[in-house]
Amino acid sequence: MKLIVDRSEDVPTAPSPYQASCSTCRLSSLCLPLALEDAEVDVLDRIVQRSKPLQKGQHLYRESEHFQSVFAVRSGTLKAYRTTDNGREQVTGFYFPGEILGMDGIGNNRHASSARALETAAVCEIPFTALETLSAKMPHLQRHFFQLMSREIAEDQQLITLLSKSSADARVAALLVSISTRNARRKLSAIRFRLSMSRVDIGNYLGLTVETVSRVFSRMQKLGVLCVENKEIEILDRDALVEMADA
Amino acid sequence: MKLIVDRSEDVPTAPSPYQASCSTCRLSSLCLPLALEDAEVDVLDRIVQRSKPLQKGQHLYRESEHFQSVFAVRSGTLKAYRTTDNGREQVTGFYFPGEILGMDGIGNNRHASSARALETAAVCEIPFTALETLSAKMPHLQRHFFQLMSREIAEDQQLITLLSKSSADARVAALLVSISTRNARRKLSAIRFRLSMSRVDIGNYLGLTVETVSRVFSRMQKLGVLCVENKEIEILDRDALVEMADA
DNA sequence: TTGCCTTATTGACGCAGGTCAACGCCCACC
DNA sequence: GGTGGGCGTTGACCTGCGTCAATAAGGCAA
Repeated sequence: MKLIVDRSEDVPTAPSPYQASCSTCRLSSLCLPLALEDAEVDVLDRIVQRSKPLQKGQHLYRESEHFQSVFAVRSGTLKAYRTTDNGREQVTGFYFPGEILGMDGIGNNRHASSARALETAAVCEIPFTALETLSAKMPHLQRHFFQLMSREIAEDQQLITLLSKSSADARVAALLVSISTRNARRKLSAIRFRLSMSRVDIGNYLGLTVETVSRVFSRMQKLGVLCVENKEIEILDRDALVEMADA
Repeated sequence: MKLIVDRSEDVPTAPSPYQASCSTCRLSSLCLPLALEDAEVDVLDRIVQRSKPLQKGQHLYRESEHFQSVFAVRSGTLKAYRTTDNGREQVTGFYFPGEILGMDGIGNNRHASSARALETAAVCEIPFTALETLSAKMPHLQRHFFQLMSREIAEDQQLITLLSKSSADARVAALLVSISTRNARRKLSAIRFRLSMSRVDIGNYLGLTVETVSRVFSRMQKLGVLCVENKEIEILDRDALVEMADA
């Protein structure tokens, strides 16, 4: 008889070692708890599940899988993507700590996209039915979640505009500005950062080929706007970059 | 003393002559009331405001205006669009009867896009705070509204994919298939319809120039896939069209 | 009806970005 | 510390769509 068993999968709702609670999370001011009272955060906290980190390349969920939860990024980066009927892939978004993903699955109870980790990443899982129940009781939470979804719509519309109207330079510039701004929100450097995604992913997201992305980087470096060293980016002239983003 | 006054603006919540109620609306099976009990529909009905139709070209709301309501299309077609920093316009969607627009304004309490009528159109106005209050009380409504927003996200992602990966032919084909499908939902002909939007709007929406749209139409006609006569479209080979949409 | 103005079609041409190919670099894994 | 494979860069060439321009076809007012 086996006396010592691996119980790591047995108690999913028990407090996990990965993180204590929303109330102590340094991302709480960006994430779902934003705009909630302390007491409300504690209630929310009870439905949030924290599990072991994802390894680079590992999937969080896959397109057309049954939808159960939305997820908040705790650390690392994820990309969301969908596969077209003819087998090509379209990256629909990159998700950084404090951001919520998976909301596209609510509509039809199955995920409309897949999500995979671009590097080791930790997420909080928020079971959607529990979130709904809670939302009905906590107006702040309901409102905030409506707002999060609305912002996702507005951001997608911005990407639509970018893809529809902008040059390769403008697209890359816009992505860099976006990452820079989101870094600033998380109190990280807005001018110096490491791109967690490959050139292929960038190109795919922006509707460009790898070659074009690479050429744009080189061009911007030559112009003194950027310093590119592999995945390390330094923005030398943010104003110029913003300028380029809507050219 | 003025004895006879114009009271047309005085009683906005009173039953208007434009339409009796959600319960008698033939679009109720596509629109917000979907998935609600009869009693619930009556409650929803009380917050919905029906006003006089919009004339062609008239705005329903404008970008960056204070957000107060979402809208359901009762008749006619509207387009939503945003203006980029450099002054160009991007059409982000066309809205047909039974569809909801304005959800992109929830996130920041101001409209993220403008909406204008492409032809005479009637809409139902749904004040958002009232909808929120009601949602907290009616789980079906809350869920349905979450689903509507989620679907808008998923549809935007599809458009992103289209713009990012597809040829001019595929884009136009995809739009026609979409309109055809949405017509079928409303029990209208899926193969013969009138385009309410101009070629300019189509091009703008699809990230193409008018000339390209026109050429694609001509080409499809030559191939026997479509019959185009001005704004009248007849789909002769729907399978071929679907095929083209993901090429 | 006529005339004007907006919208659509068609053709000729140019260019941004895709495609193909070669090569260099980084890092993981023996 | 060598080596193989993925990732990134660069160059040469090609093409689909944009641009510009001219013309046609509706639609609406008078």
